[in-house]
Amino acid sequence: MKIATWNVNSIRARLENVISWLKETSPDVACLQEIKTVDETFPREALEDLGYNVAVHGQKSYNGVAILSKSPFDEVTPRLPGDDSDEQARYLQATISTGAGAVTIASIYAPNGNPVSSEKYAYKLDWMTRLRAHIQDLLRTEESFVIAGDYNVIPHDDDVHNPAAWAEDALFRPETLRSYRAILNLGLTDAFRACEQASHQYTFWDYQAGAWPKDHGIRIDHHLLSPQAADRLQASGIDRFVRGWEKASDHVPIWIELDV
DNA sequence: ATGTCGATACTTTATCGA
Repeated sequence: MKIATWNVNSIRARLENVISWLKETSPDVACLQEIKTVDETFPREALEDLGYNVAVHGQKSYNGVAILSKSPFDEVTPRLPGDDSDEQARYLQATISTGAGAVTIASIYAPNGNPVSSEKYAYKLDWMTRLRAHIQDLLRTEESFVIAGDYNVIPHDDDVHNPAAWAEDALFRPETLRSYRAILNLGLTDAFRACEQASHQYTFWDYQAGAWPKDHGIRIDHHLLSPQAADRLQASGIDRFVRGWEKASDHVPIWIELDV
């Protein structure tokens, strides 16, 4: 089962690219982030026509997440638990049956958090604490799950072209990395890093300052796997080629292959 | 040295978020 995740930076602006990518790479499941539209205006039919079931948790203008799956959903649950007053659409969870049992997959869009001096950074850290608590609950099931999406976290120095340039950024602050490690330390596996040792493998290049042609990127889109899912991990890769397309998102898809 | 893109609205340009 191939499970991909891609921050598309507006599904309506990116629909032609998304369709081309789905046709070319044919993931079984695609987690999408920053769809930037409400459920009613999500281009559901165009994706159903490609053979996908569609689950959407949208929001006007900002955020919004979705999951596409060739297999039907057994269960779909929006919203990250822990704060009923949180209106931002950043979490969507679905369970899908496979030959090896059920697998739960979440599409997440963690807060960016910049600038660090603002309330946005406090929200980012709080959201990550809520994610950790929710994952702790999921671990009690002792089943396969995959938390895939834009974590807005640069895990290590070798996941960024110039670490010094990002030292003050919310994506690379020590408090951010500490919070991310606290999630990993529950016993999760960074799937890409478990499969690929090469450094400087990026999933995001800023639109500005020629970041893409100069390969000044960062690795911020990740699949974190439960122990049961990690046991079934076969491969992981980054679909870097879509960054060179016309009307590209600033992120590219990253995928894993699970033996289920 | 410079440099982007997408959504929105009292819209055709400014503002916000990333």
